[in-house]
Formats: sequence, structure tokens, C-alpha cells
Amino acid sequence: MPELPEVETVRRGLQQHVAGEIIQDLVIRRANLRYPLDISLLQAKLINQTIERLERRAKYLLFQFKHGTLLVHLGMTGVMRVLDLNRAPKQHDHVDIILKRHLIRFNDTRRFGAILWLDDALHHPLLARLGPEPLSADFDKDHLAIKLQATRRPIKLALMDQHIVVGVGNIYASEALFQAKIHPQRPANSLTAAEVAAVVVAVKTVLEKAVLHGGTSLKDFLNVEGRPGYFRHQLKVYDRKNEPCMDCGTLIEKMVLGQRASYFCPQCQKECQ
DNA sequence: AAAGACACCTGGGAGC
DNA sequence: TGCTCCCAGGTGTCTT
Repeated sequence: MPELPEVETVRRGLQQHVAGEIIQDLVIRRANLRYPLDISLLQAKLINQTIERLERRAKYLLFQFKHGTLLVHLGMTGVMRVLDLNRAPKQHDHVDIILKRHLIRFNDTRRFGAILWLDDALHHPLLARLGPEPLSADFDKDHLAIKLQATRRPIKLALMDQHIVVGVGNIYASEALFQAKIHPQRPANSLTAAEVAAVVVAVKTVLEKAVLHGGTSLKDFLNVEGRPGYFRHQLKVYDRKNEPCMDCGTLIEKMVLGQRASYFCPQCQKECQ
């Protein structure tokens, strides 16, 4: 899905449309998303309530109300759009949040997404044990060094572990490791202090740039206005197998780590330094 | 306890 | 054209 830049793009686009708005109605056409939707509970908690603000934690969107939180995860193919009230629903349009002048529509082809009411978001198991936000000061070389020291998993998988740092998924893990010039298969605990520091900088830089471009659209991702993100044109290794490295011209390689495709330049990202 | 495999689900593209 | 197989921005759970 949507990794941090895509979720943040959605949050920024939605924020102005939902903050301070009262939910008029809730339409649920399909309740079996990742977790089954409790329709009567959601209606009771949401209808006539005011959305105070829209926040993001990790890859979760958090609609904050006075007495609780509506958590939304976009899964792999989730899209939230702002539409006119009379817009007819299409396939995979599972949920509408009806506001006064428009509706927020959740579409999710694969239904890996989630919509969940939380009375106490801070202590909910989905949120309580997450690692730091990558763009915050809490994510620094000291934190990452401690976490990486504890595992010999490939560094790419460690970066995608939401307990170590949140928001980094399959695209940006590959991109950040390319920028840091570190092979994705290197055992996490083999990185030198300098390499750990480089990873921290690379993760922050890559994610910040992606946010500026409105995220990456491979095929499904759209912002709240239905437009794709443009970071795809900035990707240096992801989905570029057998294309020349933009830095050295060596052909980009693909390997599978943790059942996920990983892309790297065998010249720039040596397995042993 | 960590690490790996698998499951969830749909659709698009490649290859035959 | 049509079929089969493989692959995809994630993550919870089960097995070693």
C-alpha cells in the first residue's frame, strides 16, 4: 500500500474537508474488510459526532473525535476520496462517511484495509507498540543502532518492521538502502555506526521527498482528488530490474527477501564493504 | 524469542 | 481470444 508518504498525502488532502465537520450518516456496503466492521457500533459512535482533526500515526489515519478515534488503514489498495454527495458508488466502494456538503468514500479492491473504532487509541494494541515516526527526532542513529544490534535479519526487513521504525514499506526500504549504499541483504547487526547513521538520513530524505511529490502511484494509489502521486518518476531502484543504475550504470538487480521483491545496484550496494 | 512461511483478496499482465 | 500462473505500496498469525 500506501506507505507513509501516501498515507500522509491522503491525510493532508482530507484534513481541510473533515476537520470540524459533523458526520451526517455512515453507509457500509461491505463489512468484511481486514477486520469485520461492527456496523451498529460504528453508526452509534460516529453519526452526529464532530471530527475534530485528522492525524496520522505510522500508516494509520486517525480521525479524532471528542470521545474516541476512528482508525483507517489503507492496506494495499485502499483509497479515500472526497466526492459530491450524489456520486454513485462503484465496485469496491465499501464505506461512505457522509458529511454536510460532501462524502468521504473508502474504496479498497483487495480489502486488506481496516476501519476500526477505538475508545482508547493510545493503548490499543495496534498502536501501542509501534516504533518512532521516521520524520521525527525520535528516529535517530542511536535508536536505530540499538534496534539493529538485536537482530541479524536482512537490513531491509528490519527497516520494514513497524516496531523498529514505522511507515517504511517495500518501495521506500529499497530506495533508502540505495541512497545509503547498503546491500538489502546485509545482516542488520553487521552495519557500522556510520552505516546506521547513513540509513537514518536516507530514510528521512527519501520519505520527505516522496511526501513532497504526493507519494508513489504504482497502479492503485490516488489522492483524495483522485490523482496519482508523482514520486514514481524519482524511484532509483524499485521496479527497475535490468535498467541501468542512475549513479553508475550497472544493471539494477532484483532479489526476494521475506517474500517481497527487493531491488538494488550490485555495484553501489556491495554485500561486503 | 526470533525468523520464516502463509494467509487474507482482487485484478492486471505475461506467457502459452 | 482465452486460459493459467505470477505478481502487487501490508500485516496478523501460525509454525519452526
